[in-house]
Amino acid sequence: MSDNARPISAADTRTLAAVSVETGSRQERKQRTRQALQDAALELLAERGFGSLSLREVTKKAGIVPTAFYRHFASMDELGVALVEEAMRTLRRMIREARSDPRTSTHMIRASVATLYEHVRAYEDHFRFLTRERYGGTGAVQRAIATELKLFASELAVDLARFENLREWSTDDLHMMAELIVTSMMATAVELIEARPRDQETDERITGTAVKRLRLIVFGASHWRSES
Amino acid sequence: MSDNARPISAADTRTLAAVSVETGSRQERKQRTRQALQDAALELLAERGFGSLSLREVTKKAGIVPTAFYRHFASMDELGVALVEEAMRTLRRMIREARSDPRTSTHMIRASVATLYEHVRAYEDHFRFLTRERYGGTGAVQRAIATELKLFASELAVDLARFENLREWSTDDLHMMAELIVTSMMATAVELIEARPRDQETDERITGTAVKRLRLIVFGASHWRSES
DNA sequence: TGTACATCAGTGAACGCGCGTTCACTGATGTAC
DNA sequence: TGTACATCAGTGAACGCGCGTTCACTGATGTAC
Repeated sequence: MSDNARPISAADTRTLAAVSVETGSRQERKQRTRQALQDAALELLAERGFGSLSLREVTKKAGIVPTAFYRHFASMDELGVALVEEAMRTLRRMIREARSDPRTSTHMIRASVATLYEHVRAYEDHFRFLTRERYGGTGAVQRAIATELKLFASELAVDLARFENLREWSTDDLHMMAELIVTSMMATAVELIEARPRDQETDERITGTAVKRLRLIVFGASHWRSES
Repeated sequence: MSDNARPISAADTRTLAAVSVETGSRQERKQRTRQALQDAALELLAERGFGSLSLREVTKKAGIVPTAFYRHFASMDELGVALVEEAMRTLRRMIREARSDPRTSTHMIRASVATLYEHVRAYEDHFRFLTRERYGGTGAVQRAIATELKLFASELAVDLARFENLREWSTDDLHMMAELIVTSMMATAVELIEARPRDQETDERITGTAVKRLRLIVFGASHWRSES
């Protein structure tokens, strides 16, 4: 090799890390195992709820011995909290992207559904976790998800207030509408995750319905006069 | 006693049954134990998902020995199916009641929300089970609930087709709208179950929002022209 | 650069516990005569 | 009505298993000099 004498650099180490799992600093390796535990749990969650997952099952899937679990989390509950945070990061990234370019409502709806679609397909495990534990979960996990979705709805209500057609709506009514939109979007996420068969046609039918549903809410609302 | 000589009749037996649990025919007792198992499971489901319930836990709460469970169900899964059927009966009874008196849409919405409210409060365990397992459950239970809700949406679509304002809507669009209404109603049920604090004011806020939400969908829709 | 020591992610044996399920049983209820 | 037998909901002992958690350990990585 021509670069035989070149000293080993940090760049080489990073390249090696992509090939073998046995590289990196102790800190990096620990982080990798921690992520492996979270990934294992998310995979197992495709079948059952978080509440019926066992510590031994998760460590087995992650490829470590049960007792090593405690080097990363004090309990399964703590792992649950880490999963909520991880999935929430995905959700927030999606929301930021959807909010980033303000357009006319027609294009905004299409663009929002497209963004949702891409994120659900790219992070299916995260969305399945969120929709599953939103109603089926235990205390802390369930509440964390509900809080985050409420926050999202509040941000959305602010966006809605900017629309010409919704100028006269009260804050409460905008909130109600925003929550309806969020609920619809979550329902669309569930439909995409449960989609059978898994083909383009089914996906298009689901996203098509999602767009119509949102149009019904947003356009319908702009023509409707509340009794207040 | 004056009626000392009166022979023991079936009516006496029924009266006694209301006082002591140790009465009734063998068949009646068996049925009562079976119901006790279902009730015990429903109570435990207030805290956690059905998937994390144990057979021993349920029998303990029901007041029988674990092995007696098999006199009533072949497995916990079979108990789950029985719970779906029981909760579904409550849901169908509610739907029948809500559909029974057709009026103008304003009154219909108010009446429907009132019916939902009363049923949720009267059968909280059933609705918690349905909303919890709708997304969080395992295969059979989850699918049974989804099927039933789809059926409800189809019936609702037929009702919607009768409205003057929705005459021109396509079958698909009416279906979409009906599913949106069902999703909204289920969301309202969850809000009622999770309502804190538990007072009249909170309940009125929730049902008030539910009414507005449905009006937004139904009235909004009637003024909206689809692109189709 | 080389050596001596500290750190700590992962190991493996062991524990007591609740689990689902089997089995032979008990004794009250139901049925046939 | 009384007797003899059948049925079967509920019992209690026992099983092997996977569970969460403890503990002393190993050996590679990191640090100080």
